[in-house]
Amino acid sequence: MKRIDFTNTQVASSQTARDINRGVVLNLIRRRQPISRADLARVSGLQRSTVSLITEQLIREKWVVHGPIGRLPRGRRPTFLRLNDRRAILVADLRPAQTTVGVADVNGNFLSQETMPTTRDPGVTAGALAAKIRHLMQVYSDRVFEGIGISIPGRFNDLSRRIVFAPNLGWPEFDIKGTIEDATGVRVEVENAANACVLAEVWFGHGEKVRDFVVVTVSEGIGTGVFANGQLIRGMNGMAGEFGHVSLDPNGPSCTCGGRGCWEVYASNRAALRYYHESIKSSDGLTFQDLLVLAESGDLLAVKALDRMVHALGRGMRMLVAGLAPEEVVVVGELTRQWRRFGPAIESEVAMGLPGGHPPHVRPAEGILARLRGTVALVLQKHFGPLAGPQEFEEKGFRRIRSLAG
Amino acid sequence: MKRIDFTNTQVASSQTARDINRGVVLNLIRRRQPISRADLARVSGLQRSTVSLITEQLIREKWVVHGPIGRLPRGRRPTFLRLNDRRAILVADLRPAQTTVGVADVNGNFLSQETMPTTRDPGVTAGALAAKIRHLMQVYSDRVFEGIGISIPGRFNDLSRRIVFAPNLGWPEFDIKGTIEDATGVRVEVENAANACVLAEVWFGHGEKVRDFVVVTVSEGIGTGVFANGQLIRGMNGMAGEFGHVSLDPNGPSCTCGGRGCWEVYASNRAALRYYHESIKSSDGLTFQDLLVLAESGDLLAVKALDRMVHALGRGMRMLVAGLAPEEVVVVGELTRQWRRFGPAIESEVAMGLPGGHPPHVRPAEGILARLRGTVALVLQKHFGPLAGPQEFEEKGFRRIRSLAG
DNA sequence: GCATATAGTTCGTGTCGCGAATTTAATACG
DNA sequence: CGTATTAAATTCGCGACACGAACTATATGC
Repeated sequence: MKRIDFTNTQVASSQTARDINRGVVLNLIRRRQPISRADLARVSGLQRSTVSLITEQLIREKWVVHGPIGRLPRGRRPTFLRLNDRRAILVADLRPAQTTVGVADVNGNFLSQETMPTTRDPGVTAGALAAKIRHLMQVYSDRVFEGIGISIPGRFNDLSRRIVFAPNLGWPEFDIKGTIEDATGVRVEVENAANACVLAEVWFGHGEKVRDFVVVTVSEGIGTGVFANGQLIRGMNGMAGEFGHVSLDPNGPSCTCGGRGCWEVYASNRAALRYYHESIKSSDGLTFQDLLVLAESGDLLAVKALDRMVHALGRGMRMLVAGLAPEEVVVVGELTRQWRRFGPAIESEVAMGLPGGHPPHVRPAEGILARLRGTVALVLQKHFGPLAGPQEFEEKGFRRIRSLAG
Repeated sequence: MKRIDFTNTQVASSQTARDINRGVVLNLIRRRQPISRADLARVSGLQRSTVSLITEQLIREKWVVHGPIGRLPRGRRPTFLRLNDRRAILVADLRPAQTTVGVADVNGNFLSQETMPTTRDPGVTAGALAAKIRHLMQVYSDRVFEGIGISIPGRFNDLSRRIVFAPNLGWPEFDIKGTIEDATGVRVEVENAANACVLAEVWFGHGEKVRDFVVVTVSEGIGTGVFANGQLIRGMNGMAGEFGHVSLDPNGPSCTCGGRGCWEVYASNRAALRYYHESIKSSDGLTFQDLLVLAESGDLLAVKALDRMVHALGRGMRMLVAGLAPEEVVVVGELTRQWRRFGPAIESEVAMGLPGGHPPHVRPAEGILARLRGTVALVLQKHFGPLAGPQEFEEKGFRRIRSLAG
């Protein structure tokens, strides 16, 4: 692309400080809106003058708008600032059975959300998805669309621009990015579903306080997303996170990935159904939801099948916890609906025989929006800049943001 | 410590750009010394004027000194710059059997290196180590010591300042940092051996081109160090990297960590010796070195024992590779001495049934200096700043360093 | 009406990187 | 031997930026 041969080091220019501070202020507004310039200065540690200039720039760029006027016991009233929610993001969550399409604003609030079937043919599915997206762009033509975010149960190779590994979807390599971009004229970002959940947690969840956590998505398969040192770990070609296909038993049942005895063979929704089928003859057409209901209503075989699944889930998580020492393990999936039943079992299984240190907190992701919100964050990332998360303490030339709390 | 309640966000000040660029220039000098200011400007993309000011500052700070004058076919001759190697670092590598103590300059070249026995008593060992260090400071009193770096086969908790998890060392919790600091008056940095090897690779190895790799140290146990997104992953309380204690078989032999069937039970030097002992009765007092020699000389049982170990090593690496998608796996340990025998076997085992993508390159660490050099990097990190490694391409306000290669 | 308090803006100062001009120091050629 | 050429290194003026003090705007309460 560029003519000169770039190597890897980067240098800072005069504008670097502004870029950094613009990102800080924009994300503070996003997190704490509505918020006044004075509060932004207090909370960021920047001068009020600097905050004024930056917010002026953000308003010019139409990322931020003036909100209501505040009230104080004394003094001039603050004008609150908030994100401009006329800017919207189109999102899609591709799953083996169905695809969810939606429109969200920059705050991750959904204006619309609907589902369509996912077919075995990538072209057909992509065509239907593009049509749906074009329709949504018509309906919400008063909004400005920043991009389209798509989460997939597989891997997207940035270089070849193709879905390259999606065993549970059963698709061959396919250029979903190009297909949707050509059909809609809007930029598309594609990311693995577990990674999208990581972004959702960081952008709309507990904030940037936790520097190390992992997400485990449990559905047809097992997906993992790793957030370490305040960054999403993507690995070579974005392939990091396939802990679901680590073999726990080289002689175990074969997996959709071609291997044997993978973690997801023992701990996915499919695994629980398999356990149940093995224990009872007539159970065809049963879904995981049904199994949950059966367990709830006291079916001992269903409970036993789910217990086996949960046990395997915990065993695999112990691998992640031993190796990555996360502060939290966030679980995404249908089984979180009965967290009271599964949560403690998973947590104790994870803590068992853990080498040194404290076990992490295991908790369910909030709501079923995890995947969709992640794709919103995926698009916002390109405009807001990646959230670096908290940095080391010793670094020179940086100051910490002071808390408003007295 | 501080009075105000800091949150996590950081803002950039006027000096931030200088801090960043100072780090870039200092590391370029370190990597490419001797190098002229003109070349620094070319290679960094910074203006010559800027480079002059920064190098002037670095010379004032005594990190950099003038080297020889260069020769060119035409024009004014460049004055080369290089690191000031009067600044030295004291290093120690603590291992279950013996401790290595040394003195290195800022380039990672060793001026001195000697060994002493490690005892079961932390206090005794630390006392002997401190005495040795004080002696070395006497011998090299013409140098300025920047710090002491210590690598350990365990974990150092930054908060409690103690070694908290060192099953193969057999030590209880112990404050080695405070003990050595009090005895020498020099600042001590402690890090896990595998993590130290990661730092050694980044600082003195292949450079900052590889953003994702893992180090696997194979000796009494198995240690892992993870470098992802251009950063060393330390996890909560620096506990990340204990993949060696992931259980491959819940019913396997018990491990020094208290668990069962851990990876290191099957793939460490000790494991190979155990395999050999199981196959032959009279083999007491045999070391791993002996086993290597036996295999070399054609002892089939020794070969078989090592093959089992290598097979297990590869199986565990597949877990790391599937989960983290590194570009490289770097192996540290005695077995690298016969890499021709083991290398291909490990590499093919790792590549077997890997979910999607290309298998990583598996290679031995260069020399036995890996651990010691890592501790040098550990100390330098505090002065040079952590090497961030290559960043994303799209970031605004940054330019790439241009390569000199025409 | 005036003191007080708070929000937000303006302006002067210092730091920094940029880029052009200048100085320094070497070689080549007539 | 003098002059053109080439390249390293420095100097200097400029613009961007954060800082912080001063100032303006706007509210409350005595």
